[in-house]
Amino acid sequence: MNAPADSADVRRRNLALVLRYLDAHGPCARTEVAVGTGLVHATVTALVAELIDRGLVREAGSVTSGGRGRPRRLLRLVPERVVVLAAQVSLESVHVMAADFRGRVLHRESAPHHAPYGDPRALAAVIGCVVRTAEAAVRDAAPHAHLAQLAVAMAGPVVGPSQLVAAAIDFGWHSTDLRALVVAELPRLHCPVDVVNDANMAALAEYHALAADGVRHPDTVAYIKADTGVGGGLLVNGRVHSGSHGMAGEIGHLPIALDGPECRCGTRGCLATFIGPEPLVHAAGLDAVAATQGAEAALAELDRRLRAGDPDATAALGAAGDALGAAVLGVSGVTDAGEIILGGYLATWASWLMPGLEARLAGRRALAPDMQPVITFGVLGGEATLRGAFQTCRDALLDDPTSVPALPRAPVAAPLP
Amino acid sequence: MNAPADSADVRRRNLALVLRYLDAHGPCARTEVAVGTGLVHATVTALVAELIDRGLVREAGSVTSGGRGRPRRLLRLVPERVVVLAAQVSLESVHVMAADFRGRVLHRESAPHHAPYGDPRALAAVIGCVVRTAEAAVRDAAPHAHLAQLAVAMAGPVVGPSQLVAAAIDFGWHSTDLRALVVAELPRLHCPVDVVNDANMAALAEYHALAADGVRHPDTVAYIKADTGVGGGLLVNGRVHSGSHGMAGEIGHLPIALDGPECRCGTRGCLATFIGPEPLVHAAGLDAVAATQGAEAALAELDRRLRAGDPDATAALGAAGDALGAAVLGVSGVTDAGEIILGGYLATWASWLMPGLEARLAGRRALAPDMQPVITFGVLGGEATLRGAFQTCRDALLDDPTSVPALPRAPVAAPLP
DNA sequence: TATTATTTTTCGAGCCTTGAAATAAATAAA
DNA sequence: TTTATTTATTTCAAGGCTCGAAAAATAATA
Repeated sequence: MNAPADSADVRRRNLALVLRYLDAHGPCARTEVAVGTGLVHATVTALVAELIDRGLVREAGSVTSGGRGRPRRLLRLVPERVVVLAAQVSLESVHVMAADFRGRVLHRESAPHHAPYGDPRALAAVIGCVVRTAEAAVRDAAPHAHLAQLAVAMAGPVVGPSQLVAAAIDFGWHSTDLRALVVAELPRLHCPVDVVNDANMAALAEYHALAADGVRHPDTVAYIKADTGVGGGLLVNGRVHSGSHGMAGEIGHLPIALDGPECRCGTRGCLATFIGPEPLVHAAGLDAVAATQGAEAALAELDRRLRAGDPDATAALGAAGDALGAAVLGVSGVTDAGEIILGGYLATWASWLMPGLEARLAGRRALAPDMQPVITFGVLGGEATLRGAFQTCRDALLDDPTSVPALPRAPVAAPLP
Repeated sequence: MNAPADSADVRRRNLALVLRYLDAHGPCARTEVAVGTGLVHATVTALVAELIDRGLVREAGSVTSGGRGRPRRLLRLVPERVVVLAAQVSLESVHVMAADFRGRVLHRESAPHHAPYGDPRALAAVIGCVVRTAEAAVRDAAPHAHLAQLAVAMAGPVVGPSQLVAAAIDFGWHSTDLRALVVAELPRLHCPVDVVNDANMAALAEYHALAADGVRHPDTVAYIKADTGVGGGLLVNGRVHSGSHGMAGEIGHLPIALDGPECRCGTRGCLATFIGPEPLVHAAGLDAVAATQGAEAALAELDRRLRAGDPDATAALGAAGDALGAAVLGVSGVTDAGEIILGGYLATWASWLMPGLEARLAGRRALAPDMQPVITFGVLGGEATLRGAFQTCRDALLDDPTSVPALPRAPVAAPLP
């Protein structure tokens, strides 16, 4: 916001404009790009030439269009020119995915980690190891691709430009510079590394997945998910809004009942105490299962009972739907999100949640039908976070195509003496 | 986001950069501007020359700085070059304020209106009339000033770029193009007209007022106010975030109690049912006063009783503080606002509200002290909305100084033949 | 009076977009 | 077969912008 602008910025922006157009509208000719972007033919020629230089675009045949005239020379994106690495850190393991510009997965790599509680250095070493393996595989499979970025998605608030992980409770960290640790582990990786929040990435991924399915998103979209915990994200114009402490969308602790149950967070009546996994398991009468076989098994059993029509399980989800409805009202009231995407088991169990949710919203809908958010459901499941990390790298590239270097020119034959 | 960029954009942005620097750092020389902005001396010379052409900046004397060398020629903003009109529409009257670029008030004008319920045209006529009078006064007082913008603050959600007033319940409007109506009333007003939301403007004003007092704001700030109703606003990087339907920050209907009292909005347990004027008056046992003397008198009586130490009134505010605490947790959880500004009687009665509010936040603060929002209090009272409307005009000008035309050049004497 | 230090302006170079004109490559008409 | 027409793309000069270096302006000091 406070740096001078110069002609390089203009160029960057217009290159991005052309690249985005080609990405969104598939192969097309320069004329179409000119009309679609509002740039002049001459400029499009120059911009396309630069994108071709950088290997991001290629000419792909001519097509004669409707009768006579010079045929159009189609321009095609070259997705394989760029590879990005998306990593996800969970409590037990590290997953890495390598994908090209279009999201085609080139390689997956994962490893369990046994990093001790409170030791980010150990975890960074594991991340480094998995990334190195994945990178080697990519180098083999696509030796000419440009490795653009590594994004590491992490469960915990990531603060501002420094990307410090403020407080990863489950990992026992506090104000950790995970990015620096990972960079130190990967001295030979010559690309930017970014640490991002996992729930925010899931939000971003579902947003784009729905857009690919033809959903037109409003400018403000919220995402709420529940699986091992309750979290979310907030998107403004398709970009993550992470807030002052990187905690935007952390709505698990939205208070919806002044005198509700106590919560680990230090207050009471939080959304998580109504729709989190433990409360749901408890309300469905499955505490014993959880105690003997673990939380995951209890959720699986809850799923079975729901599908079998068990009344306790159904009632538990009904009450959760009501609470979720209050959260939807809260989120949409504060942020005016025009759409709220539900993910995790909120999507899986939509049929059991929606009656309660709709009942809570019904009164408001009747008064202001146009103002209420549309409820949609995530489609990516457990893949969401990794896909989101990929997407954030892709956005960075679409914003600044000049980050991709020019291809080595074929050497011109020297004139004979 | 999707228009081509060209060198005019570069110029606009760098002009804005210089103008902002001069605005923030007071009179200073070109060299200082160059260092402060990161622009090169030559460019600063050119940019300043243009700002002088447009009458926004003037040279104001030389100052010899520390010994020898050519003295610095100080540059000063010319606040009186630009005048903006800020209007506020309430249920009973229309207020207009004319102010120069620095916020010095040149004129105030107001008139009661008796526009019938559901008749925006009648109200637009009154607005037009008041604005015309104010404009005439300004033309008299400052004939050379450039009239940059008229901003009309309105109680109701203002949607997107079309600025339609979606639903002004108290006025009985629905999807009204107030801007078009006002423009039609003012055919001789040759400046942009904008319709904006009143609570958002109050938020913007308090934000800038606190910044002027030296408060450093985090990137996300929320504003909650209560007077005749409960409303608010959301600011991201000092700009209003108005959301998908222009309703962002409409937190009066944030649900904080699943089984709370029914609310006009069609659901139950909304924040407004705890901290709105009617509930407070009721809780303090002042229903009779409200019934006989009206709501305003009841609030005045409540104020008296609070200051007299009346236990019922104190208890009512204590409970409201608790509810407000839940709202603060909700807002900061969803948006991760690093600061929450309280306005209206929430600021006036801060001493009675804070104990309950702090108690509600206490548990959370203990666990994550760095993550909790700072609570501040608005200082502008009833002036907030008008000041905010002024501020939004000022921001528009600081973003694009080229909107101010060049001063007429003093005619150069023609060379004799 | 000559020198030095500091600020400001001037000037040419290098990018960038633009609009007009030229070129390329096909079909339709003669 | 040759010529005109149509459409797509490139070339080229012009104008705007910032930048770096050199020149000019201006006051204090030797």
